[in-house]
Amino acid sequence: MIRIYNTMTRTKEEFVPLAAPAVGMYVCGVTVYDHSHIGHARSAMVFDVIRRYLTFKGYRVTFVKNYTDVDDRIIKRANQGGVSAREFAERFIAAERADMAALGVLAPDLDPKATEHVPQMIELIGRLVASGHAYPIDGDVYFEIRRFPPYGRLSGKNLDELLAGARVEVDERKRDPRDFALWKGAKPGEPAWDSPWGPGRPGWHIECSAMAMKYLGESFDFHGGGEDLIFPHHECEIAQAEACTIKRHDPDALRLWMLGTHYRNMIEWSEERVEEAARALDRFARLLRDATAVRRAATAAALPPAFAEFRPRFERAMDDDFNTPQALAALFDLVRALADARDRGPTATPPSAFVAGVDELVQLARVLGLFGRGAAAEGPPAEVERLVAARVEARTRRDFKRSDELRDEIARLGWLVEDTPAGPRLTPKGP
RNA sequence: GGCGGCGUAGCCAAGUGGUUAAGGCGGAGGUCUGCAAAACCUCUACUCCGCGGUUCGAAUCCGCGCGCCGCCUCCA
Repeated sequence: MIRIYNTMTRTKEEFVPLAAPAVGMYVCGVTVYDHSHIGHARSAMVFDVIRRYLTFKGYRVTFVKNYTDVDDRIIKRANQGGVSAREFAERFIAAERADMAALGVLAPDLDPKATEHVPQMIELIGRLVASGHAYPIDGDVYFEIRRFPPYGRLSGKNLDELLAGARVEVDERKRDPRDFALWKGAKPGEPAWDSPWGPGRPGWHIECSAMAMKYLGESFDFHGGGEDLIFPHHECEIAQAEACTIKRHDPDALRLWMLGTHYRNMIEWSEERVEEAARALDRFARLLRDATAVRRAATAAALPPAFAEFRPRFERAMDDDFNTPQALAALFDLVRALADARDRGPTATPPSAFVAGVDELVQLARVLGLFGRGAAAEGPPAEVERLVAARVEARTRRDFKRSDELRDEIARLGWLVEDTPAGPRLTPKGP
């Protein structure tokens, strides 16, 4: 049984899909007016892991994530750059897709754009106007929060509190300063669509609702993002933590770092934390690499008892509101057990059993989105191979001076050579 | 000011009423090794910000205090 924290009730509740095994997830996507930053990356990875885990548990997940491709900032920046809002948005949509792919985030099943769903939004706004929850004024349409008592419940605030300290821009036409625009009448030079209230464009909040309803029906299982899940966002020096920061790091290291903190907790950006994660990742990587030869020689047998306790631990952790730190702890313990088995040799643990254990590790790690690209191991260039062979020969002669020179030379070519009982081991050195 | 969250080892971080308080990084010692690296083994919080209280029993619940932080601005 999976238990998940529900923002509305502020408790963990049993997850009961509305139409099992189908599960609908809707995630509020980005407003594409700039590159992704580390905050987007975390949010995306968290949902990615939730999606992967639900799939692992046998659910058929439909994952929808929208693009908000019309908004004040997009229009403003597009105008500054002398391009159309559409062209401007498309550019950042492409960038966002590339960033997410680089992070190992699975692509959504559907990624609708706001601009392609204006008719649905108009229809939804029309319904809200008809039901008295919204009112048009001078080409704008506002949502009247007083007509919707639960407003604010999600964030745990009441209406008066919202008004108290806030400096809300006064717009005399609005019935209440806190009412927000569902439809914005067009100003000159802005993209516009025809509507019963005149030409204009959708305001915030409405697009998610419209697209979610279209693709997942009126009710669905998950709604993630800034609105329904109060995800903490690290304040991290965002200026420095944009796309370049993301690209500078190993995506698996970033993921390991992020999953080391529970998703509902705040996390502070730190270069050092990511480097620590990269070191931890090495333990996995080395084990996996050492296992490749064994895997070629033996096929997996049934999982031996020594490696069987980790999956239940992993699942127990993930079932409990996606407790990735606990799940990772189980994985690290599995790594240790496997490394120990490797060191003890094939007498203590038959190759087939070892391979079964490694497969188990890989399977579970992939549920967290780790090692998705299979570590992309490129072989060393012939020159390096030649030097390594020469070094082996020097060592058999016990010519350690020459041996160390060769090691330095190999290092200059970007490879780390280590001596193991089974012979030299080559590792490409990071940038 | 209002609302919400947090304070666990040197650092990061789980655990939220009851066996020896996960895991990672770092550190110490050991095994292995020509050296090194890696790996493995052992150790590294008798204690969970402070003070009271509830309880047979609390890091976990309640109150107060101290210290951080987020939100209340179209940043998802």
